[in-house]
Amino acid sequence: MATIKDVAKLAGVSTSTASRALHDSDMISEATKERVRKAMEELDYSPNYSAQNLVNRTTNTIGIVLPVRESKDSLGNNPFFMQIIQGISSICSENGYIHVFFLYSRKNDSVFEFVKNQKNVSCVVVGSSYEEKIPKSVRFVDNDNYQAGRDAAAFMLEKGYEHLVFAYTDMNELVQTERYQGYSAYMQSCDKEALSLHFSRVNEDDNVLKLQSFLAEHPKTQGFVACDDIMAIRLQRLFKNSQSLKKYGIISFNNSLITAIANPALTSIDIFPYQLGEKAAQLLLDKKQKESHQKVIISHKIIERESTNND
Amino acid sequence: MATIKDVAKLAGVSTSTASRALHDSDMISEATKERVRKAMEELDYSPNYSAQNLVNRTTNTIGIVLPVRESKDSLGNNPFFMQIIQGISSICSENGYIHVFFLYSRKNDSVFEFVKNQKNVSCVVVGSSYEEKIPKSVRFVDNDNYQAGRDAAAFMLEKGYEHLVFAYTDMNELVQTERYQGYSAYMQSCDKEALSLHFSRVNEDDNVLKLQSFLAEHPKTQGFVACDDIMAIRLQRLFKNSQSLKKYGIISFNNSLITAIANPALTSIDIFPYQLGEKAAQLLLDKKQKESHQKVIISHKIIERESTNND
DNA sequence: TTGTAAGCGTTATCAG
DNA sequence: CTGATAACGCTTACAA
Repeated sequence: MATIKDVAKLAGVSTSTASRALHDSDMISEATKERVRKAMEELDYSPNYSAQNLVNRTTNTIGIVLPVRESKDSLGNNPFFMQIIQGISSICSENGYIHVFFLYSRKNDSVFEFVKNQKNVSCVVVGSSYEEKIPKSVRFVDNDNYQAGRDAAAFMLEKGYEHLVFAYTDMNELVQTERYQGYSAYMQSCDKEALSLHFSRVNEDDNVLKLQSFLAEHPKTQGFVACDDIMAIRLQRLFKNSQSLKKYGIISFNNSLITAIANPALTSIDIFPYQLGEKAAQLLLDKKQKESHQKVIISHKIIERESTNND
Repeated sequence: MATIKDVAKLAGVSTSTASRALHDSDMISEATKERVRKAMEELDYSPNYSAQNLVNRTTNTIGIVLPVRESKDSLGNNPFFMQIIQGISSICSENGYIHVFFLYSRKNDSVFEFVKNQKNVSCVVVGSSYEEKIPKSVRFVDNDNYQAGRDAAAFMLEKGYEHLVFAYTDMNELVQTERYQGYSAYMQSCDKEALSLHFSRVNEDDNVLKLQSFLAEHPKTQGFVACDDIMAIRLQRLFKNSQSLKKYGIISFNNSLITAIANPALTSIDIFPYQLGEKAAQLLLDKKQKESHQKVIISHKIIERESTNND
């Protein structure tokens, strides 16, 4: 409630001096600084950010746009986003930034339109996007999902799982598509068939049937590349429920906590979402390079666990 | 970049008229409104929030403080927080609020100190807190974790699991303590022993040993009340790894996606984090009741699944 | 229905 | 080293 004028008055100085003291400017003496600080203390002063931002022509604010999915839960159940937010947050607070996010709640398209309208907003997209008309100023931080897909396939083949299937839930999600394409390309480069199998996110009974009929048709199947860790857990459950005797290898993406405590523990490709967030925030704060239409790739890493012990 | 003055000039009106048009005030004619709107369009005008907030003496901003845990991952792996954020976000965007959060990164105590210092910041705490010196103005949104603990115990007993154990990881977390206390109170009210067993979040080998020696000592054990869903999944894994022949009942809290796809699917108490978030945001936006030190309780609900099929 | 002008809290320029 | 003073972009009495 107290303004810098009140502080100045109490300290017996001008507002400009008070302001300088606030910012620990070395244009003023330590003595007056101290006097001003005491006044601030006494008045329980805290600066008005709106006023500061107005005069400094900044916002000290960055936006995070999160995708909307069918179900309320899907975002929450994907640790990826929370970890990104943490990464962003850590960098922001290091730089005295407060940060804002809009949970994006309608159709996906209008995000960029919104961003374009806010001309003085710079934008970093975490993950890739189907969107075509992306403003030049937009930068990306992403994993190389295609390469990760290749790596997954290569790893499985090397482990001796010759006959693989890519298990996915939704090819409208670019991540899944890219991983599939990488997997597929690698398989083909080895003269192997790049099989894939779609599962429902909701109808488990249906999934059991799908799996059973697929395995009946493809009895040689040895291993699965799951589009993400939730899919992998689903697969494990399906195997149990369809009382399959055979032991299938599974590799998944994301390496969230559940892959470690799954049974058997899942081999998974860590994509370091926390680092994605950190990098995104750094780009956002780095005003200089606003113009360059660049793309930063965060590397991934295979974390090997029990689910690919081929014995 | 264009200001309201530019708009006014282009539209051939005064800034106040332009401002009124911006807010669709009915003090001015539809004709001039239209003219102003066209000018805005043409100039790609967007209002400066800092200036608006300064003059309106608002911030259009709410703060979210997230707890810090030992590991970077723990927040991300708890769907609870993301769902809360989504709930908050939905209400905020309905009310034209932008929202800000600080990921709180140091010791827990100074959160309230910070909030107190920002005198014009109103505060809602989601979940409870050990903190004693909480400002009067702070309101809470929480579950009744104690009652949920009671309900869990009651449910298990009713299902025929007579000998129960509460499995937890950290009694420094108030949620776990409260759930334990509810469980414990109910057990005692039934003249049963309220056993509990601590597990490590990291050392799985240690956990296997702990479980085995506990079960050796308490061979009658039939069921587990897990402090949360991650704990429950851990338990399932431990059972597998210790090759126990007996089938134990498990009930967990949180009802996140993984409880549904666990094997066997876990009976779990849903605590509706999304609603917690919504309610928190509503309280925050409701300036009127700032003074009342109130506490809103979001109810919980047992979602029954396979893990408590006692046959 | 519209315009004028004061002021929101802060910083920066410039003069002392 | 310090103090006036003019912005920053916007809203809102008050006046017309």
